[in-house]
Amino acid sequence: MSEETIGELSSGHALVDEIAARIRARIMSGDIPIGAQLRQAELANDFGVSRTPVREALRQLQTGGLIDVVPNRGAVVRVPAPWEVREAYEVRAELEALAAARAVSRISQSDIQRLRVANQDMYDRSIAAGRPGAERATNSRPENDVFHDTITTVSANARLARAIEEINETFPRNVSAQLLVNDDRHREENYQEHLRIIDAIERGDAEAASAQMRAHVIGAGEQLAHWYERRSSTVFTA
Amino acid sequence: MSEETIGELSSGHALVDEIAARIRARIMSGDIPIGAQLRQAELANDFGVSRTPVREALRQLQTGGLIDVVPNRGAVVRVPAPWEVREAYEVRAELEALAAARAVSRISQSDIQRLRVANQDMYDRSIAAGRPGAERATNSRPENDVFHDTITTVSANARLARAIEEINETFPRNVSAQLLVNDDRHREENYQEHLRIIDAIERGDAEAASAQMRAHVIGAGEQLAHWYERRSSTVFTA
DNA sequence: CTGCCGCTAATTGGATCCATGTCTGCCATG
DNA sequence: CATGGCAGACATGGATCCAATTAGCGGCAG
Repeated sequence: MSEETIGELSSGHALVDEIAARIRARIMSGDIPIGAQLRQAELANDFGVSRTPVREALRQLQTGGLIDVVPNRGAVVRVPAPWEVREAYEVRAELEALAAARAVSRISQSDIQRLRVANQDMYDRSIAAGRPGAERATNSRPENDVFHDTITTVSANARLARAIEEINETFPRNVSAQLLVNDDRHREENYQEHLRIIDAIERGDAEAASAQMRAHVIGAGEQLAHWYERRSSTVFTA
Repeated sequence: MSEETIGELSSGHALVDEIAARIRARIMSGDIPIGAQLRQAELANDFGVSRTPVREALRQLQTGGLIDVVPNRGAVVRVPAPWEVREAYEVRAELEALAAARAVSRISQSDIQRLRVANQDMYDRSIAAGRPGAERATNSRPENDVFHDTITTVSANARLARAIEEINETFPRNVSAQLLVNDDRHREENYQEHLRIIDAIERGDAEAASAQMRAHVIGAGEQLAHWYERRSSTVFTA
């Protein structure tokens, strides 16, 4: 949360998008925790810009649903209710199922290899991050994303990718990452389910691939919803 | 596009959202056509506010994908390419299929009645709007929306509703409305397909309801894509 | 006559200023 | 001693000001 001046920013695209991306990244990584207040002046100071672009960036995040903006009271990082998680993941399940089905007829052998590598990587890293002495345990999530992102990319539908992204961006990633690290059973299931999906895709079974994917995402959503349930019963604000 | 001062605006929620909604409405209704430039000063003048809230409103619409904002060159209403329409409607088809499936176990008898009435209403109005001497032919679309909105509402998943809405908001409504008015065959198909969906829902057949809905939305998307195809071959800018 | 160059006007984007609304803490009062 | 009201600080939201970039246009040279 310290000083973090923007080096080069006038690289063509709008400054606002840059700011929005940075704030989003902070929230996603857990650097700014859910429920935290976002003061415009502070953010502007951090980025070395005026409040104006920060305000517009916050608007963007608001429409994305990542933060709540109450008039004259400022913005807070949204704390999803467990039922919201389940709703969102039911939708995401359908979207990813479609992605998996579309991927079947478009995937290449090298893509399949990438999927297998990514899955193994994620598994190994999650275990490593759980061992005592791991410097920072938050960054195994990107490895997990590789799996889903690859399938989404292969499915070759930009609007589908965006719809999935919009849902994912509602929930900070570090939470899901922690689940993989801390919960042995969840990590194991995650790994095995990924394998089944890869197998189905490889053998060209669109029906199975989409069904497996749907079940997988629903399961992940259930885990995440559980986490938020447990969290809401604990009392803490920061 | 004339003067349109905002009456009461400090009704609690932010002015920016109000402005964004108004601009969106103008685009959706076709009042501001696709491809048109959106000058901040002009909009600010129309609404009787300064440029600041207009700018933030445009940001919101940008993240929604309704407009394109090029740095230092302003915003234009996005002109979807036909393939984008097909992509989007493939996604929407999946989402609405899910909505239909969920609706089956939750719908009430009165909801079903509402669906039938809405469908008949839309059919009649589309015909009426096509007759010579119809004052304004653009407003049969809301009647069509009632059908889909009802199913979405009954399906009782806020995130699903939002995902569908986000896709719909990418395409101005007056275009789809015109299709119903001008194309007899399309209007007839639309009516019949709605009927089949209602029947499937009423008899509790989730499988059929979702399949019918998927096919229906895909078909509508195809019609819309055709329209944009024909349009792009014609040369005009306004 | 055509193509290139520079200038000017217009428009966006960022910074600053000001008004409005909200929260905190103190103080008076029942 | 608790509660309600009041005042001040503080943060947001909108307006205004200023700089930067771009497009449009006219002149000039080849």
